[in-house]
Amino acid sequence: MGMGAARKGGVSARSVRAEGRWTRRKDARPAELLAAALDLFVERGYAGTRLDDVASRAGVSKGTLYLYYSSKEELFKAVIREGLVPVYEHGERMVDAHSGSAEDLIRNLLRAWWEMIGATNLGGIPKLMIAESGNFPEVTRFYFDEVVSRGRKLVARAVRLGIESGEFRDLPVDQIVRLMLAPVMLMAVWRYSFAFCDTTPLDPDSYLKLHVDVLLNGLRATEPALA
Amino acid sequence: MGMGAARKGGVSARSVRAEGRWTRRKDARPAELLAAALDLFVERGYAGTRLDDVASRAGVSKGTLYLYYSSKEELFKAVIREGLVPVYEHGERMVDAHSGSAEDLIRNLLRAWWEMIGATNLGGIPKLMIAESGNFPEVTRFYFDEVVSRGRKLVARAVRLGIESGEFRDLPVDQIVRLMLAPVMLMAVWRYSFAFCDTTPLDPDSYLKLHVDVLLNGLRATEPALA
DNA sequence: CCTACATTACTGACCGGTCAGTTATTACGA
DNA sequence: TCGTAATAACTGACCGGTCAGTAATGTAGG
Repeated sequence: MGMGAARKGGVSARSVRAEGRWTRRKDARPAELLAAALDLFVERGYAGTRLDDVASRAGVSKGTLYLYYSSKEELFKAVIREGLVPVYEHGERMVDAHSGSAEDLIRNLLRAWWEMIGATNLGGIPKLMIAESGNFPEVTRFYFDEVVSRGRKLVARAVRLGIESGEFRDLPVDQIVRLMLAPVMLMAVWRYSFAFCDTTPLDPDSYLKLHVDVLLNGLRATEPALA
Repeated sequence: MGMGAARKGGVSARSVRAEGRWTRRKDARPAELLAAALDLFVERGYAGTRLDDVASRAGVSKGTLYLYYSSKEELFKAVIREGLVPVYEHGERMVDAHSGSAEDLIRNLLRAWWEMIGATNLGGIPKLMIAESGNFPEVTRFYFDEVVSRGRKLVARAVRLGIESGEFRDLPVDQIVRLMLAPVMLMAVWRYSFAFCDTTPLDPDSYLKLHVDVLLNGLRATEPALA
């Protein structure tokens, strides 16, 4: 019913020219459904999200959803799979292409992560994975391998670059990497959990800048720039 | 039935001497139920946790659970309320009692947090609150005010001490506080989400030490100790 | 008119919450 | 000290709502 109204009201579910053939939006549906599912999963958690609502937000009925995803779990997996992996591929290209100081590379990487993930609704995925890790070990493992590990390796390369070039002190790389990612990651998680309580919300840009400044200052091999 | 077996099998529900009177464990039940609920909530999330399972883990039947908590939501609230607040009161006493360098105080605070919360099953509560924040705004607000804000104020006092004494550079305190807490907090969350994927798990003690070393080194007003 | 896409109506498992009944423990009179 | 009545603690079958998943039905393009 909300459904019918949506279809009647908008063009969103109408037929549309695509790939030189008239279709009934078959090609656009998966992305629309994933976007709707991401929003709701992040907001209400896996169990708290009704497929009726996902479908309705995407402008279709629940039955249609099942034409594209065979179960709620498959939908969930697709959200995770399609969400972040492409972004990390981009990050890897950044490191490959980089020439210059490790410091600059790290600044760019963290900033890019925030802009492409943290600041968008993709930032909800880490929260979602944390929340549901216990219920979907298999998806969690996929996420860990394809996203977490990958992200760590990426940053680890940058850190090692800095150590080898003498920019940074020789400290355990894997721990440094975690220290680098923790504040940024947690800031993203925060947006989807406690942010609405936080009466004095922080400015992501200045926070990010301070984080990198202090961290790199702490890592630097030579005497630090005084304030 | 699984129930009956449990009761027959163990002494857990048997009568016991307490406060000079024979009771049927009435006094011990709430704590047992909360412990069971915490474990399951953390592992499976709020919606994923069945009250039958909570009861059974505590060695009683579901009916009994309702003698102590009037609804699932009340049980959830109790888990949050009873869990962390006492620990933070202890932390406040630490700061009050402290005399010495801000650096030492901060080391002690973070270490104490890890030992009393992060390393125990109380460490699951942050994860739980993050996961369920969207579904329980009221509880989230309670948690934010009584735990998050309180913890921040605690650390903020220590940081301000260091700035005023000239130990640290004069940087925005609220952001420094977040930088201090993020890695520790995330480490706790990690334990209950991705830890089982992490083939090279990190040693909390050395990680904590490195975090404080690098951070304080980055904050220090004078030239840093070169590794 | 038939195929592909979509909707609506329906089913059944599951689980929070209830409550009539059972068992353990205490109180008390003889 | 021993019944026996009174009560507190606890049990587990049951009810009702919710929602993932399915089946029957509709409708527009070619």
